[in-house]
Amino acid sequence: MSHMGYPRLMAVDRDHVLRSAAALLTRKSTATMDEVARAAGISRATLHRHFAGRDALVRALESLGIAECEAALAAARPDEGPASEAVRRLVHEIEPAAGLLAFLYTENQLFEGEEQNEGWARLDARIGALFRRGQASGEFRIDLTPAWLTEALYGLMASGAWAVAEGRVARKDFTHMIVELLLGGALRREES
Amino acid sequence: MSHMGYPRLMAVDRDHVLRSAAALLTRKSTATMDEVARAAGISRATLHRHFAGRDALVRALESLGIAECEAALAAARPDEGPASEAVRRLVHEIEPAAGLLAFLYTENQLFEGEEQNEGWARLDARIGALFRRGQASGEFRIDLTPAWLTEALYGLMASGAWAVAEGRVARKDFTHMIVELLLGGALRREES
DNA sequence: CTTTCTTGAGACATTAATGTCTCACATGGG
DNA sequence: CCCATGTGAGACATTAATGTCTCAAGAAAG
Repeated sequence: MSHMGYPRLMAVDRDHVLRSAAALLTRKSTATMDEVARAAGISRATLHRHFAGRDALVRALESLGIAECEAALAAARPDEGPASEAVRRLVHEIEPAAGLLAFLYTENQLFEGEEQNEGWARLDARIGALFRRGQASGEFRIDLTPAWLTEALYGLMASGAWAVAEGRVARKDFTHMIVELLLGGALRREES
Repeated sequence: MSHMGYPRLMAVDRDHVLRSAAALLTRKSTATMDEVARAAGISRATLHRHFAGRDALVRALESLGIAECEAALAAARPDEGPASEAVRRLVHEIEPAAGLLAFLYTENQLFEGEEQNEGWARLDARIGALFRRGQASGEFRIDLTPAWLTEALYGLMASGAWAVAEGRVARKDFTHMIVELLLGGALRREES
C-alpha cells in the first residue's frame, strides 16, 4: 500500500505545521518560508511538499482561521438568548484564535483588488446578522450599522491581540476588555 | 548661493512627495519605490535623492503621522471641558490622517523587537492621560485601562479607515461611528 | 533483509525590489 | 551667453526570498 496519490504521514503533520506557522506569523508577519519551516521543526523542502508556496500557506491559514471562527460562532449559539450575551460568548470562544485573526485581518488589506475568500463574506454575514438581531430586539442602537459593528469587532480583536503580545494588556483581561468596550458601545443606553 | 549642503528646490517638493506616498501606501501598503515615485510624479532616482531608501521613507512617514497626530491633539484641546467632548474633538481632528495612521499602525507590528519611535510613546502617554482624566472625573468607567482605550482608539481608527476605503462605511459617518462606539464603551453608563 | 517512501540538506536558477552610478537635458541665475 | 544644478532615464550590481531539483540517509512495512 501507500502508493496512493497522497502520502500517509504528511496528513498527520500538516495540522501541526499549520499551527506552528500561525503562531509564528502572528508574532512576525513577514517571517520567511525558512523561518516557518524551522519553527515547525521541518526543513524548507518538506514545507514546500506540504504547501506549494507562500501563497498556498497563507491561503491554508486563511481556511484555518475561517474554520476556527465558524467553530467559535457555532459554539457561541448566536441565535440563542440576548444578542449581547451571544456576542460575549462569541468573543470568548474566538479568543484563542485572536492572534491568527489579527494576522489575517491585516493580511487581507493587501489583497487590494483581488477577490477575497468567500468564507470571510459568509462569516461577515453571520456576524452581521447577530448584530442585526440585537438591533431588531432593541438591545443595540441602530445608528451604528451591523457592517461597522462587525468591522469594529475584527479591529478590536486585532488590537487586543497586539496589546496582549506587547504586554500592554494582561492576557486574562482580553475578553473582558473587548466585550465591554464593544458592547458598551453597541448596547443601547437606558434613557434615564 | 545655493552651494549649501541642502538644495533649494527639493525642500519645496518633499512635502508633496511625502503626502503622495502616504496616500498611495494607505491604499497599497506594499507599493514599490517605483510606484511611490510615479505616484508623486517624479522618477525613482529623484525619490532616492529625497529619501535614502524605503526605510528612510517610512521613517519620514512616521514623523509625518506623529506630527499630524500631535497637531490634532493640540487642536482638540484635550485638557478642556468634559473628557468625552475632548475625545470627540480628537477623533474629528485626526480623521484626515486616519489612512496614514492605519498604515503606520500595522507597519509598527512588524518592528517586533526593534525600538519604536519615541514619538509614539509620547503620543500614547498624552492620549492615555486624556482617558485617565476622564476616569478621574467620573466620566469614564475605570475597569477599562487607559492603555487599552488608547490601543482601541488606534484599532478603531484603522478599522474605520479600511471600512471606508472598501466602501463598507460611508466616509461622512467615519467620525460618528468611531466616536460613538468608543465613547459608548468608555463612557460610564448612568445607573438608572 | 529488502523494498519503499519521506525527509533533510544543499545546490541552483529565478525573480523582484533595491541601491548606485552615469549621462544627457532643461532650466534658472549670473 | 555660460555655468551650475536638479532631473529623468537607463544601465548595472546586489540582495533576499522563492521555487525547483537531486541525492543520500533513515524509518517503516513487507
